[in-house]
Amino acid sequence: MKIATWNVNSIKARLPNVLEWLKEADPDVALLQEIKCQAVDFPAMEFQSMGYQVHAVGQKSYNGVALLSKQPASDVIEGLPGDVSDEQARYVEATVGGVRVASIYLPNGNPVDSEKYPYKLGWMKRLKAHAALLLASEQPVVLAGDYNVIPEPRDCYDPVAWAGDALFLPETRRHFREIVNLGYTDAFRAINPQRVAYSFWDYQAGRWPRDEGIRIDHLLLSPQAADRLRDAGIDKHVRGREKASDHTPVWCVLDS
DNA sequence: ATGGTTGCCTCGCAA
Repeated sequence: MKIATWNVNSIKARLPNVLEWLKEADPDVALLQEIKCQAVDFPAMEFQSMGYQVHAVGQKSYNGVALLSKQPASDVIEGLPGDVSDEQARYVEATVGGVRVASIYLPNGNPVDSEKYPYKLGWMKRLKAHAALLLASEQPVVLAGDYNVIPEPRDCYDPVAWAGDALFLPETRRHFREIVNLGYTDAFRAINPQRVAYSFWDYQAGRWPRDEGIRIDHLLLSPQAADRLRDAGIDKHVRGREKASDHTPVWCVLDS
């Protein structure tokens, strides 16, 4: 079972790119972030005609996540549990083929001296609590998405320049580690222990042509999923296409 | 270089 995650930065602006990538990558489950539209405006038919079921959780202009699956998705949860007052569309979770999968768009958190950073840390605390609950179920779980977290210095082209950024602050990394240390496995890092690789390159300042990126899109696997981990990778070439998203797809393959 | 780019749908905000 191939499970992929991709922050598409607007599904409407990215539709041709996403369809082309789906055809070549052929994931069983595709977890999308930043669809930037309401669920009712999500172009579900294009994906259904390719054989995917669609579950979109959206809002106007910002955020929004989607879960595409070839097999039926059951027990769908819309929104991260733990705060009913949180109206931002950043989380959808379902069971597909016996695997509990989630599409996560974790808050960016910049600027750090605004209310956005405590919102990010609070969101991470809620994610940790929910991730612990999922572990207790002892089922295969894949929590995938744009975490907006650079786990380690080697996941960044210039750690010094990013030292004060919400994606790399020690407090951010500590919250991410706490989730991993519950018992989750970073799929890409497990398969590629030494490799320097990125999943995001800023549109600005020639970051892509200079390969100055950061690795912030992750698939975290519960032990029951990690036992079945066969392969993982990053589809870097997708970032080089016309009208590319600033993120590129990240994926893993679980043994069936 | 307090720069640079993209997408929302407005002329600023978010990333």
